[in-house]
Amino acid sequence: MERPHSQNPKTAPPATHLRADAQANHDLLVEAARELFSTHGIDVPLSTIARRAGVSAATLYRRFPAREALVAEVFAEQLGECESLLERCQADEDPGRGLRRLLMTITDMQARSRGFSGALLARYPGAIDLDATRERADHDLRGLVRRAQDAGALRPDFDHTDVYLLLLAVDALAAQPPEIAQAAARRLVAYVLQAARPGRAAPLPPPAPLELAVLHQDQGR
Amino acid sequence: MERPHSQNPKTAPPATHLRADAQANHDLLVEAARELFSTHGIDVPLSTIARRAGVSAATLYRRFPAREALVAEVFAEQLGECESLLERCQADEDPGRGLRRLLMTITDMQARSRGFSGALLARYPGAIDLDATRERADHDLRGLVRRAQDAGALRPDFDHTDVYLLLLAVDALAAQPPEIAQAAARRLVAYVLQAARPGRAAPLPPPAPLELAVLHQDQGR
DNA sequence: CGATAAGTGGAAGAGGGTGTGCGTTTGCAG
DNA sequence: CTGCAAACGCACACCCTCTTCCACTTATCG
Repeated sequence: MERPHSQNPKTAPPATHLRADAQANHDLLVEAARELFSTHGIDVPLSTIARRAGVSAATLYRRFPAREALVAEVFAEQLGECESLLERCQADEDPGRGLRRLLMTITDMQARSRGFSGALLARYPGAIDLDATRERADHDLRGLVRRAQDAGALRPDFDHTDVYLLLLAVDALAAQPPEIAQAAARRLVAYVLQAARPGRAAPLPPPAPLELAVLHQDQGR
Repeated sequence: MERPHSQNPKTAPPATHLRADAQANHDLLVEAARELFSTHGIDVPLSTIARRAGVSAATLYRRFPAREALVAEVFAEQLGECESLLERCQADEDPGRGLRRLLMTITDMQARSRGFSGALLARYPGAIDLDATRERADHDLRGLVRRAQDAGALRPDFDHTDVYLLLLAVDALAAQPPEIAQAAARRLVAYVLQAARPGRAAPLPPPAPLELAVLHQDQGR
């Protein structure tokens, strides 16, 4: 299928020629993991995934030494979509519309697939191919926010970390059944977006220090 | 201390006269649980709580047959505060201010104590003494929302389930370190409250079907 | 077709959390 | 002060998840 995606550079050279049956099992595993991550979250027991795929746990471990690797492969596509989405939104001639689209689309992805938030917020650090992509995303996001503000489409005290705040919040909603999660996410995002428009609104409390690095450690004080 | 609080009616009659040492251990356990629930969430291993309290796990199980019982006792006070808070806010002559106060105060409690959300959202059903209190709270909340709308302090399409939506969202923020969690909660609530004021705002997407019953089952599709 | 290396599943063990039976200690009342 | 029921902790059994070992199977290439 779409195997030759963003191959990890240091494991790519060996030109991993899997045997046909191994490749099939690999695909079954990814497929099973995709379903289970979406419905039950990113923490489903690996044995459950193996059973669903119809292979033994050992096979899963042989193919994916760490859970992280499986997560990365499962969400590689969607994570890629996110990147290109950001790129497109960031390049939108109407930055206000770009930001709205970005938020609505990403939160919708979160609500659709329960595990996606985990991968996105990088509770499993290897999922996104590390800091490079994140730094760039953060940079683009800041730029988009500033441009929206300059264009008068966004209140001046909107902070780029408010986006992370929203992603975190929507993550909680994703635990609900899909229809509820989506409705809830749409509603919450709509509230925030409406309040984020410039106008004679009262000042906001200071932004939460939700910088990039903060999100990457697992929940846990 | 404040032992004779909301004693469960069906265990009260025996006039549980605990031996002095047993009572002391009981208090140590509640104290330890309170701290650990606040910092590490409601799911900390019971053995950790026992160790922190300086007693054996068996003693914990003897005193609190189910985790739920411990949660109930630990958060009884704060849950009681919530009830009286709702009562006060609901009786506020300015319903808009009442609703604002209600939301700001409860979400602040969520952000301060990580486990509180769990007890409040009743992931552990016995925590709140069952449906009676909840039904009443739901009823009062609906009334408060309607009155705020009638008073012109709240947009007509605000739905009482939006409150649950917000509680759910803030729950996720509570996993962050306390200062961040509080700042984030304040910020999110401020956004929603500002957007919730009546005005020439665009219509919202339909409310999420987050009825009472929905919140009570644990997260898990 | 047959040799060989890649691939597989079952079984077993390590680790952590929950829950319990039992012999011992201890508060307290007579 | 003494006896006993209450309370305690140890130690263990159970379950679940992760992880690895090893003997067996099978795809593939010559």
